[in-house]
Amino acid sequence: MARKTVTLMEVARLAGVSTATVNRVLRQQGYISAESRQKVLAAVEATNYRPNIVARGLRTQRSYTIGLMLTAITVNPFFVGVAHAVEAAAIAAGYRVVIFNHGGSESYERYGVETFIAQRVDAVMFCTTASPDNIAVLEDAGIPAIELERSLTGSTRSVRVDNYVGARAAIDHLVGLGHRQIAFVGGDPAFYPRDAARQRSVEDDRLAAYRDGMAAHGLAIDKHYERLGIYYDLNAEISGVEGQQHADALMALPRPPTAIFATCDILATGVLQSLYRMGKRVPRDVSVVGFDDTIAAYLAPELTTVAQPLAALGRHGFDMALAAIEGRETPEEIVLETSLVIRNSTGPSPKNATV
Amino acid sequence: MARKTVTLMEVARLAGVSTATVNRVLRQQGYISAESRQKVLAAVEATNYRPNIVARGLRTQRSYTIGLMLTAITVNPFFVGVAHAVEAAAIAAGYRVVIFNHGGSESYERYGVETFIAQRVDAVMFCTTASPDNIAVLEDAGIPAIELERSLTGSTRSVRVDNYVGARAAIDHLVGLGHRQIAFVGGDPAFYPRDAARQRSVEDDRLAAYRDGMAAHGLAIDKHYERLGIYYDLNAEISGVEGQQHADALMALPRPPTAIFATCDILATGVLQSLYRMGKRVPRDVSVVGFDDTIAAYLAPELTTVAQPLAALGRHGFDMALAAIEGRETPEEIVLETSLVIRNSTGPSPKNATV
DNA sequence: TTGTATGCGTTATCAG
DNA sequence: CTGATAACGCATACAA
Repeated sequence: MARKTVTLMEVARLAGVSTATVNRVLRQQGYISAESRQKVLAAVEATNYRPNIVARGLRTQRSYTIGLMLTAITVNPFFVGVAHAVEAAAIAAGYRVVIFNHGGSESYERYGVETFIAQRVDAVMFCTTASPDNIAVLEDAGIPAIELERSLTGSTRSVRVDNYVGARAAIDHLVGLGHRQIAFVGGDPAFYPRDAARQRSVEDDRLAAYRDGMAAHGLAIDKHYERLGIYYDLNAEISGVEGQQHADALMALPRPPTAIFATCDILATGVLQSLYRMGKRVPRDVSVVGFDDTIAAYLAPELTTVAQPLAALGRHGFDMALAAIEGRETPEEIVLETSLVIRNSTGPSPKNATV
Repeated sequence: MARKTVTLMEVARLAGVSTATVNRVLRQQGYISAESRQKVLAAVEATNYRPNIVARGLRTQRSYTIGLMLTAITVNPFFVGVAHAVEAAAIAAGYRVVIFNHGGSESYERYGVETFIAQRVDAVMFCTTASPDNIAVLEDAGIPAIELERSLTGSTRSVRVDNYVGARAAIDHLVGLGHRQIAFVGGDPAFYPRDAARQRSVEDDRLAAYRDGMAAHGLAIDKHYERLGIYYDLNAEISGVEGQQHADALMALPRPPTAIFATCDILATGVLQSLYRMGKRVPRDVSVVGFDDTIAAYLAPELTTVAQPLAALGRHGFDMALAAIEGRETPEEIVLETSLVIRNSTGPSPKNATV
């Protein structure tokens, strides 16, 4: 079975030319006579030759591979989307991507970084790093790094989304529907790191947008309406328990909210489960908005959510990586816009029904 | 920044020994004096040396990389689970995995296969192939292939699940709850390929289990209760519309079912959405069972489902790949057991409530 | 326009 | 126990 693998030299011999000529034809560079080209192409065809990328990588010192460091691809479909977007961009450019999930462990991420270096990946993209130190290790080895979604090191280029504007759109949407008692379920800024340059985190932005949005519409902010915690548990592979607990608590309030903004679809999932369990109808009794647009369309009811532009995130991230590899200029930071996707989980406030 | 990458030769020079000795220490083979070992280790430490896997691959003709060909990682979390399981097994064995999604396209899959060959991956795992011909291309190039979930070629080793037993467990569970009007929503055997050896497909097995299960319990099979189609649309990235349509049709029947078995969590998702839209409570009005255990725990209500043992699937698949690489013996086929995970979407039949 | 020759960093085969 | 040295397959500087 194991047919001996064909080399450039064999193709050259068969074509009656030198390896240099074969290579010139294959790489489409330099001058080649039409005749030589024909002979080479015929020989390639005949032998079913396929270039050995490993050998090429050794020679050119480029692996045409980029590493993608993810938090945990199984725990939030957001990472799946990122992986897919990056892969698409990479493949289109003739690159391959190798994925590593650190699962929140700094030391495991370090291990992943070491394997990336050993593989001589041309660049690494992080979404999100467990520790900025690991990015430093990479850069110390001369391998460029890009951060997606967050920007925890000062030195690295990054692509992220405008979380403030995105979250604000969710609030405005709910207020526009007549809601005045709007609760917030999100990540606690105390648990999540800040972007190095701005000294603000994704969580700061989303929470601030909520508070500012309420204030802008002249709505009181009830401290009980702010439920801060984590999005999901990286260890336990159990779903939106966090969201469930928050919603349980909110609905047990003397004056429960008529709308809940969860800053992650996974959290919203738990909110929906809690509401379902207590027999509430969405959006008749309570409206719910999520963030990310990952599993939103799969939920019942289909979830209104703030969508992150995954394809653009991956593409810009990859472009940055490529620019870094080739020593070209790029902006330090790209900030993308989110878009509000309105589905079936939001509707008029029940409080207005009596009007 | 770009610190020059350290080579074996530099380590050797610093340690005052030959490259052969350094290599012996690193690879832990052959006899080395304690003294040499110390010197080498010190030099490795001092230089922060990291082996170049590309060079090693060229020399050893092993890339320590395996290719994983998936259908479409974004369209069904099942593929995410498989990817994660394979990756975990591979990393534990010092391997890397490169993923490629063919999205249902035979020609794109072929392209992926070609890049796998160019990369000189040591083996490829398919879940699921778009065309057995592409597996042949690989084997023709001397690269072993393994099939996961389905076994479309006769020649390839495979790991799959016992779909018949799994589906049967779902039916038995529902019957045990008093249901007699049980509908089936699944893939149409006409649309899906058969396993080469058994001449039966995943869909044949699941449908047969439904029919046999009904018959075994003395229940009539209403042809209207069998809704066959596709699981999800590979092109449109829209969610369980298929499931929604099936459930809409089922509930519009003069005598609607009290339970629906959907042979894929994504399908069940659509079923749940349909039911939610028409104001039915699950499981009070209708019970629902899924298959796979992918997003089951994220749905409202949490979905009872037939779980596929993803970790085992990935591990056994990788073990087979490794055995093939190393020329060891393995079984031609491994059939794993599913397990029924009972959550909140199944309950007593409403028809029995009057008893 | 084409060919020759060298080296990328490792590993493995020899002698010693 | 250790050290030269020759590949692995490709890309390229330099000659012709």
